[in-house]
Amino acid sequence: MENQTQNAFRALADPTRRDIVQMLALQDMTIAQLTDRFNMTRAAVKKHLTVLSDGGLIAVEARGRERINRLEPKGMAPVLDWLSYFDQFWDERLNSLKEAVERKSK
Amino acid sequence: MENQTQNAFRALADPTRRDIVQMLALQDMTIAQLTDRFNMTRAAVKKHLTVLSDGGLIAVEARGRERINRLEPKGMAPVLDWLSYFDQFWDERLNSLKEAVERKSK
DNA sequence: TTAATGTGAAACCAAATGGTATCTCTTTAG
DNA sequence: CTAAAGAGATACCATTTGGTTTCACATTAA
Repeated sequence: MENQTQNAFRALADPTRRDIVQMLALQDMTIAQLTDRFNMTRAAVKKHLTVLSDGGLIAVEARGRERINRLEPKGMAPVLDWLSYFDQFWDERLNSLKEAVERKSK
Repeated sequence: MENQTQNAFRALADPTRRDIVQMLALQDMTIAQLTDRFNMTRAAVKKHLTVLSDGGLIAVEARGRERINRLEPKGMAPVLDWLSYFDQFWDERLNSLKEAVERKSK
């Protein structure tokens, strides 16, 4: 999807999508399971998942008729990269943070 | 503007606004100075600055007929807070980062 | 095999978003 | 004083966004 920084920031701009990210941080979930936790239709949740996927923040694994959505930690890297570029005064600490993300995602 | 986390994430979701943040990280600027660097009208830049202000990421200081826009580092705190809540595995490093922000903004 | 379950996709809608042009107001320069 | 410079505000516009309803398709259960 080309511009990962933009897609990642855009994915995080919506509160529902940030909630989804937090839920998926606790456990992998199907669309139906996520929909149970929101006051909106499955189609709406699906759209949010597509945006999150474009942002590289989640990955989908097919299991029979189910699709397991799981968090993709390395998708956060462009966001952290941008934060680090934007300002030098917290940079060593942010570099450590980026290393942690890289370790986790391999 | 109530929900700082949402306002900050929303402010960062637009590429022009992220560019503005980067420019203001280098030096304080007026709207006219910022407008010189973009291919859009002053009114459009002004709208972006309003969104950034709502997100707590910039502050405006009146100087005569000019308005000096400057970066407000502590506005990034809700973003970093959210990132740290969302996932534990990089948490000590993120906490260090948050402390750095707090030091810088006082 | 048939029915139920899980998902995807398309058409549609209201509201938000990012931009413009235009007018006004305040402050500074001549 | 008058004109120019810097900025704010409003009305307007096209596109995007976040949601819905509806239909189709694949997989599993009875």
